[in-house]
Order: sequence, then structure tokens, then C-alpha cells
Amino acid sequence: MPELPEVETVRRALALCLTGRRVVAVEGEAVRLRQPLDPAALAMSLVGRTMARFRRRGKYLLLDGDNHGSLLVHLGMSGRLTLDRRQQPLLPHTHLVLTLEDQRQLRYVDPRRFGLVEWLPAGSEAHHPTLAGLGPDPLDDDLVESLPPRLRCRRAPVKSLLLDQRLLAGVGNIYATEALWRAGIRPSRAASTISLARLRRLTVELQAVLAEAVTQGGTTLRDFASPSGDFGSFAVSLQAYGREGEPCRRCSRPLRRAVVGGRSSAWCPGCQR
DNA sequence: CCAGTATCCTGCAGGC
DNA sequence: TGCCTGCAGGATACTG
Repeated sequence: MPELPEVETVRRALALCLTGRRVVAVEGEAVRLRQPLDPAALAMSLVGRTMARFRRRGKYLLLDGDNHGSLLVHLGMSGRLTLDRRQQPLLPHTHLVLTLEDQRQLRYVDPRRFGLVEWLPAGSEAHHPTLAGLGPDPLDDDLVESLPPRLRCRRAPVKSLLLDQRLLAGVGNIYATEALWRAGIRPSRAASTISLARLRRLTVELQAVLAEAVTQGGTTLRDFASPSGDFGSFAVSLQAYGREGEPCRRCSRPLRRAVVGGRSSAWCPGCQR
């Protein structure tokens, strides 16, 4: 589900609502996520901690508990963080509940269980196997210079590379599809066959679509919502994602569907080369 | 190292 | 109505 704009939307909402709040209880079920969830161990690390900062690395959220460490959260495909009053009923597939001193609860809900919740002791972040390998943030200023040469030396389909979190951390299927449509590049095109100028254009379009989506609170397709329950409104701005068979908004040809790197991709045969 | 595929899991839409 | 299939916003462990 959540890509950079959605995760950033969640981060901002948490920072607004939870900064300075103390965790008084942690409960959950020992369920199998990407890694097994251990609520008892998380309780040992988290109870008594004050939520100091809320950071994002790619699609990962880091909830800093004073100086003791951070709760690392990845939402996978179907993960959500919700902020509720204690007495509100739990949604199905609620795996972890942090109760705050004011009796509100931060809840982690994830039906498909592709997500991740893990405690990172202070100082361990730099050695974490996945975090350490993440590429730069797509919104970084120098990306237009740094990304194109890294793409140009690879023979894989350009879309697969945009989705590779070690190359670039935060882009998923929606925004990769949108950026390629905006840049007029076919998703299956081998990156090495695209000129540096067009790869720069792609990078510019990628940054633009991500920035616009952040200002819209992300894309709600089915069930994405910020922790306070707000839906993202960027879905109405999608030009390619999910529009297979519908006319291209630039050249009117019907969009096609292709599978690239195992992911569904909508693209226009008229204006994406 | 690189590219491509299979796999984890539930829910939902569509076809019959 | 119910059953079946395929597909879904992601990451990773494999294979060649």
C-alpha cells in the first residue's frame, strides 16, 4: 500500500499528535509479520519511553523513544497505524497496541502481514541489514545529478530499478508508473538504452509527482488513511496507474497493461517509448 | 554482481 | 447464493 507520500503523511500526523507523549503500555499478539512480532519484548523496550521524534527512511518509519532507541515500522502492502481512544473497538488484524498516558492508543493493523515492527536499540540503526542498504531519498536535491548515471549502467527494465529500494528508497508501483507516464518512457525499457537527458527528465517527473502526492496526503485506493483517519486525495490525479484500457490523457490511445518485474504496469503505447 | 522468479498473507472483485 | 480464480500499494530468498 504505502509508498513515500503515504508514509510521509503518516509521519507528519504522528509528529503532530504524539510528540512528547509517554507510552504506558504495550500489548499485542505474537503474530508472524515479515519477522515474528514479540509484544512482550517490545513492551520491555518501550514502556516509559517518551515519543521524541518521528522520522522516515524510504518507506520505513522510525519512532524515537527518547534516547533509548527507535521503533522501526514498515507498513508492507496492507499495514496501517491508527490513533484511537482506548474504548474504541479494535479492527480485525490489530497486531500491536501502544497505550499513551492520555489513554489514546497507537495501533498497528496489518491484514496481509507483509509489514514489520521491530525495536532498534540506540546506535544499531547504522548496522541494520535493510536500513543500512537503503538508497537515497527520492526528494533529495542532488538526485537529478546522481540517479541518471546509476540507471544508465543497468540493463534491467527501468521500472524495476525505480522500485529497487537499494537504488532509491521510497518509490513503489503507483509513483513509478506515474513518473514513467509523465516522462514518456515505457516501463519495460532497459535503462541502459535511455539517454541521460531522458533519465534526468524521469527523475524530475518522479520528484514532482511525489511532492504533489505529499501535499495531497497521499493516495487512497482502498483503505489508506492517516492515523487520524484522513484519506489521501491524490487518487484523482493519477494519470496512468489503474487506468488500463482507458484513454491516455495526453494522446487518447487506450492504455495497456504489462507485467514488469512481476508488477502490473499501465502504460501508453502512443506516447511512452 | 545482475536479472528474473517464487513466496509470504488476507481480502475483494469478477466470472460462472 | 456460493465457489473459484486472479489480483493487490512490498520485500526478500532463491535461481541461473
